[in-house]
Amino acid sequence: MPQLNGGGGDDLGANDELISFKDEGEQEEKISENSSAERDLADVKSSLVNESETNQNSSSDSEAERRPPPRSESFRDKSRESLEEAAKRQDGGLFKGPPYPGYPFIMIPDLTSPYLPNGSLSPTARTLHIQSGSTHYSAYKTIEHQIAIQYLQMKWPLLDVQAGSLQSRQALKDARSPSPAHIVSNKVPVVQHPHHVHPLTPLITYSNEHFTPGNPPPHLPADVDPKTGIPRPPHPPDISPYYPLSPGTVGQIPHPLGWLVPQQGQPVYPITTGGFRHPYPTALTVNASMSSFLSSRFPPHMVPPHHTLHTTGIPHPAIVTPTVKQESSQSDVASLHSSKHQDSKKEEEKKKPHIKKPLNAFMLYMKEMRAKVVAECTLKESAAINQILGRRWHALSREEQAKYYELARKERQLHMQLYPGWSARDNYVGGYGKKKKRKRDKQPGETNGKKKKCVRYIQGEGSCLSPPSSDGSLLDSPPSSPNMLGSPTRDSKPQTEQTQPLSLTLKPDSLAHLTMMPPPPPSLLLAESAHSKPSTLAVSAAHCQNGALDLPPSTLQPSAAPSSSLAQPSTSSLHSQGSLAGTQPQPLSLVTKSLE
DNA sequence: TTGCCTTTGAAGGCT
DNA sequence: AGCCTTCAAAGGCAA
Repeated sequence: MPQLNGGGGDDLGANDELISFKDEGEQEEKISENSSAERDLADVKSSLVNESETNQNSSSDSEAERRPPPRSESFRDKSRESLEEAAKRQDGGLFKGPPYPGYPFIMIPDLTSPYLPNGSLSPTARTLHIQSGSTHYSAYKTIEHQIAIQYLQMKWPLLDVQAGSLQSRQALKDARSPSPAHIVSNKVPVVQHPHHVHPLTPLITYSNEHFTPGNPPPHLPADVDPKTGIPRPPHPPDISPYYPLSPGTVGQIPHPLGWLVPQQGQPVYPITTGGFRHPYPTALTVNASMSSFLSSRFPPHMVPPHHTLHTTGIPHPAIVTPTVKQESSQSDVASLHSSKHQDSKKEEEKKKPHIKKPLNAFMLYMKEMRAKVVAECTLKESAAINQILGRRWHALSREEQAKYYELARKERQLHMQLYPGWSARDNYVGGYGKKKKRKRDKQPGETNGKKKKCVRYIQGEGSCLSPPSSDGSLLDSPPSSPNMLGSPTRDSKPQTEQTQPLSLTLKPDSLAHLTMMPPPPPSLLLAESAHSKPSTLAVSAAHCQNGALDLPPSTLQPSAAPSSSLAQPSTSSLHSQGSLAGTQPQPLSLVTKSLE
């Protein structure tokens, strides 16, 4: 079982994830007994290592374009040698210590210069390159490391990790005296994004709009820095690899999560290039990004007066300033109350900033893939897009999903580290920061009586016929049996649950039909679903992006080739489904679920 | 202006 | 333990 924490025992992953990883662990146990199984696992790991490369095949062209081509092995060896040499010279024990001796994130610091005020790199020059086969990559082929690489790649698809590796080390060396030299030298870029969020930064959960200048949370244990005597937050060994930045780089470094990136229409946050003095320098020593992360997430009321030196003003996504976002919807109601009540309410709200939940694996996936789907499908309705993404999610291979699960797990870990006392319950309606009161009285599988109107992409409308091999399509990563398919969650779930997204689109009568006869092709099911209720989401989703290929794999029937005009898969699609069905016949899970 | 739609996963509460 | 509910993101749309 891959333990990112090096067996720290603080695996904060969900149970299902634990189960999943347990499964992997079990696999490993079996591996010891079975050499072939070992090879399989090795393949899996290898696939993770070469994730970016393989993704080029499974991803859309747009994404493939962002990703650099595979590097030659000789180059890897060469870089590795140089890297190790450099590490010996400059590490100075700074990065020593497993389990992430050569963690790629070390290279992040150097990438921050573009964000500096004086780093007036032209937009064209801001082209990041991530070398999937970085030297560290080769040197440390652990699952965790690979995931981290993927993490980086997802955040900075254009980031040149390799090129920045040594520079970053040098930057770390000169941390206390951040000179424009190393700043300018680095070629890291800021990828502007139309939506203020990098399309390939799944962890950019948080937007700058809720910028809340502040300082590290008081709840963090006051670990005192022996040198400065300044209290500092603990250095979570689990997250440190992600923010191994030196104090000097603090404030200059874009947060790995991406919310630090300057965005359109928004000024770059004031970053002091000349010696950023952070209230918690030691914490920053561990991780500049982390420090920025911490220092920017907390509202003024949580910030000690003398800790206002932080000028980075980097907001964390997870924190939403109540007055900005959460309070607007209730302003009217609040006006009805007495001013006293208002004041008390405001004060209370100020005291409890809205901390958003960390994104789960699917949400991370959605953030990353949404833009792509929108581009492919000319769809903007989130509901329809989410359906598509849901299908694609199910179509993702185990490795691909594992990547997101791991990211989500780290998100939760980081979130927990930052907000030890936070509970998801805090965001529930009735507590603070309620944006809206949800009225979800609908029964599972049926609407709440309200017409679904958010679908605009219907048959003959829009164009979602993108190449069949885009991410997660069946063609690329055919989800096979539940064992292979794999999200950790689904490993522990009944097979029928995988069809839930589709099942929910079917009315009871439609399901009744299913129980009476062999299930029709997915496209037909969708068609029936579309006829049985006003919503056209199902149809639209089926049409978008490869039509039937977007259907959950479990709905594919070995003998039922999609033939409906509503969804006409390409030749390759048919072939893909046929091969899939032939090799991985799926039970009538849909019928099973409906019977249940 | 507000909440719903839609997806999956996480988490807390309840039985 | 299992079930239920809510929230997380996203943007269009109805009320």
